[in-house]
Amino acid sequence: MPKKSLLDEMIAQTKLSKKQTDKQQKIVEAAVKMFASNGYANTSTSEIAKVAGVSEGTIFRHYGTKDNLLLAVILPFIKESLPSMAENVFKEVFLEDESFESFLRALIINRWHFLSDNKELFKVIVKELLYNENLKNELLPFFTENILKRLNKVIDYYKSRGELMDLPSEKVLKMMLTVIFGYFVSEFVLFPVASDEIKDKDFDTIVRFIMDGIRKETVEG
Amino acid sequence: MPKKSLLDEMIAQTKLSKKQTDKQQKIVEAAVKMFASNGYANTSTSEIAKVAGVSEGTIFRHYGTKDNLLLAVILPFIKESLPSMAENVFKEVFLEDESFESFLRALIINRWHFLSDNKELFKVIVKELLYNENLKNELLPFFTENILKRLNKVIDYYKSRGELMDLPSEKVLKMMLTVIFGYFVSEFVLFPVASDEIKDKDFDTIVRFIMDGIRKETVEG
Amino acid sequence: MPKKSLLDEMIAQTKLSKKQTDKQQKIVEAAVKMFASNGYANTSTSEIAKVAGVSEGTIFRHYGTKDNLLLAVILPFIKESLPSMAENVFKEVFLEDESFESFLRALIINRWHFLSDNKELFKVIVKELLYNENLKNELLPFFTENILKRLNKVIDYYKSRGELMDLPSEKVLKMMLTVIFGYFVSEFVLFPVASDEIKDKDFDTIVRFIMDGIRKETVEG
Amino acid sequence: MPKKSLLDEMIAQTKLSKKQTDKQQKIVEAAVKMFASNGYANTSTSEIAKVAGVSEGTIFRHYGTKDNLLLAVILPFIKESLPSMAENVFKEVFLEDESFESFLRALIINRWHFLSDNKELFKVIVKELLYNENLKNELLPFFTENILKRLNKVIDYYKSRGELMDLPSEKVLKMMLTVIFGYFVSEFVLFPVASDEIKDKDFDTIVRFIMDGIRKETVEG
DNA sequence: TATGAATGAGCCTTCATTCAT
DNA sequence: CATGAATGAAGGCTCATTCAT
Repeated sequence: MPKKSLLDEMIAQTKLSKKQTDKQQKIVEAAVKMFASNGYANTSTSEIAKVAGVSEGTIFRHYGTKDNLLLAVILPFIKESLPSMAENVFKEVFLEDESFESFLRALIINRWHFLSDNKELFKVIVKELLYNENLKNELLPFFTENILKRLNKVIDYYKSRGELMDLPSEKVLKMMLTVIFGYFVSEFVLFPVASDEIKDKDFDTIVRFIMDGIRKETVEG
Repeated sequence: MPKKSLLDEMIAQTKLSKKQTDKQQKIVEAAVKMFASNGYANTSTSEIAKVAGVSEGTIFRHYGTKDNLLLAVILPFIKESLPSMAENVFKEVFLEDESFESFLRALIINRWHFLSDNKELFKVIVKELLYNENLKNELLPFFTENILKRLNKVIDYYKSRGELMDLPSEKVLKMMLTVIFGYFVSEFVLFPVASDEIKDKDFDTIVRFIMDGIRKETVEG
Repeated sequence: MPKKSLLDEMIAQTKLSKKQTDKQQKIVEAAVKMFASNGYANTSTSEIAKVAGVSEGTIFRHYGTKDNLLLAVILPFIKESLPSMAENVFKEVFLEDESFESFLRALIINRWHFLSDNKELFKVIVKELLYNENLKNELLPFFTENILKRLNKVIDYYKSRGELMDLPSEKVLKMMLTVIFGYFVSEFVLFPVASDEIKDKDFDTIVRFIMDGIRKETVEG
Repeated sequence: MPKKSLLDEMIAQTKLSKKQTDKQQKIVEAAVKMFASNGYANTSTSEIAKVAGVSEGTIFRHYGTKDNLLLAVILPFIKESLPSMAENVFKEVFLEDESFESFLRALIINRWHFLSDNKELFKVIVKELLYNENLKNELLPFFTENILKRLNKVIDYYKSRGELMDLPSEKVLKMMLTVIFGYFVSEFVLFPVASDEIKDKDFDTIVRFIMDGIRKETVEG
């Protein structure tokens, strides 16, 4: 897909926080919005240029390829934010002396806010993850490396504390993530609502569901 | 999108099992495969024609529009199978004297087999559901009407029998479906595997997860 | 354009009044209407077939070519009707003992009725005469041969009787025909009106205009 | 038909004589020629591109639509030239102290030269006026507003001076225009000749015909 | 004879990309 | 750096025409 050199340069640039031009910022902003609402394939570079208030040439001067622009939109979000993010999240959220349930609730709320601040980007990533095999193959290992491993450890930890059931950690994790990710997709991609009200109840419901399922607790006599 | 007349005719044709030409079948087959693997937007009618061993004109003679071809691929699956399917599924799966857990397991296994027989189609639908707002708006009400309502009743029933916890049925349902649908998407769309081995263990895991969550059952003294 | 053989056969058929099939009649009817309102180039054979209630194949079985169908629509009207028509018209209209003015009025009224009965066909011919160089080159000589020559003689006759001014007959004729033809085109092609009321007044106006122009007759003292 | 914005821009561009690119000029030139000789419907954009020595994409970058290209060819001619033209023509041609006959002769000669300079364009307009209902409906009101009204006043004026006969002015005008327009169509569209020799005789003939018709002036004794 | 499925060339149009300015 | 005119490959679609039944 992308010419490695340009892409690397792009990433390097983001890494070093080299100042993105005003124009570059506008381009990326426009691209995010339009990719999110119409999908990558249905968004033309000329439209992006128009919305960004920039000439089409400028887009290609900076990103070389439409494909590259997509990566420029997604990768910094993933490759940059994800690792350091993971770090921070676990600092904020994983407190050894708390229960797994607390951890779970904190994690969900934390990520919910993060995605709520990055709705559009999340849409783009979800859509293209399904649509674009290349992207999938590029992103998933990254995700596994940075997130899954860490979460696995957490689960192991709580299992060792006897809070979680005895299934293999990956299975526990998979179930858990299916619910959380499914919830986010439904919330931000499939059935987004304008309002920004925080839905405490939903968080409780999810946490409770993950922890205890839907069976009525039988009152033991 | 589609000219109603042609589309209706297409559906009518499917309904009555009027003989689809040999060529029509090949076209739809090719389309399903290619839409599934590359996505609708990245599949050209000329490629479909080539793969189907048919002239491009033939595609348009039968379906009028590429859009229509997509619908011709998806809608019969949805609009035709779904209602009668729902009927049958519930007959096979919902036995009043069984527990909810049994019902749930039966449902999951039943649908797993169905999707396993229609992997490609399922891929297409999931991908386009995210990518194509029109399609989403056309399919979702249908799904709600035929499936959700019915499931809601089932849940109400088991709630009245005291097997399920006291959350509003829609919330119970939403959680449940998130897991099941998430599992299917992961299984057939995101991380498909060639092998067709039935995964009993997974079914058990899911059922158990939905019913009881991941918390270690504390042994009550 | 047309394969001579088929075309000749068509004409021969018309000539001999060999029975046109029911279907053929419907095809030609539909074609005339649609060529008239949308033009030849904007009318597809499939539309004609649909309107005629006939399969597309049938059109080509009979006419071989869309081009041929156009000719089948126009030529019989021209090549058949025109000569015999001319004959009759002049019999009806040209009475040696009448004035040129009477002849002129009779001619205009006669042709007006004829075209009024064949509006659609006239539209087709006028439109395609401009649009289709081949057709023009085929039809004009025919017209010259059958109509112009005869009219020229009539004008010569009346000139010899001192009723018409001394310009070369062709010029007189050209002026005269420009008005008449222009009137018919405006009446039937450019600004057709639904109503079929005969417009006596217009006929008078035209005749008067052709004969005497628009200058106020100065009363000679 | 056209996206208003692009079209307006095109017209604005013409209005301000903003520099049409070299390529644009070539495109329009080629289009005029080919539309004139083959008609709009029989001219493909790829042929135009070839003749203009331009890529097909360039045509659509500038005109967006084949339809628009037609309008870009015709409308500036009509909407721009016509009003200011009308103004100038009447200044040059209508001198109050001259006779109607002088006015008529001057008008015909003036317009003849104009059309002689714009033969191809005139062909295109006449052909498409018959073929394209939309265009007709767009152009005619314009013509009425700018030309007919003015001519009507002129005729009223000369009628009041007793030079013209007492028919309603519109009828006088209609007759007159039928002859003039018919003459131009015959001259430039139906039977164009290569030579550019000015045909004084014809002008005289027409003027004389319009003024006095074809009847031999009877010498009153 | 009539049908209508099939064809494939050609049409208009879009769009990512290049490059001279 | 930015521009925007130019490109041309590719796309969806139309349509006259053919041919097996």
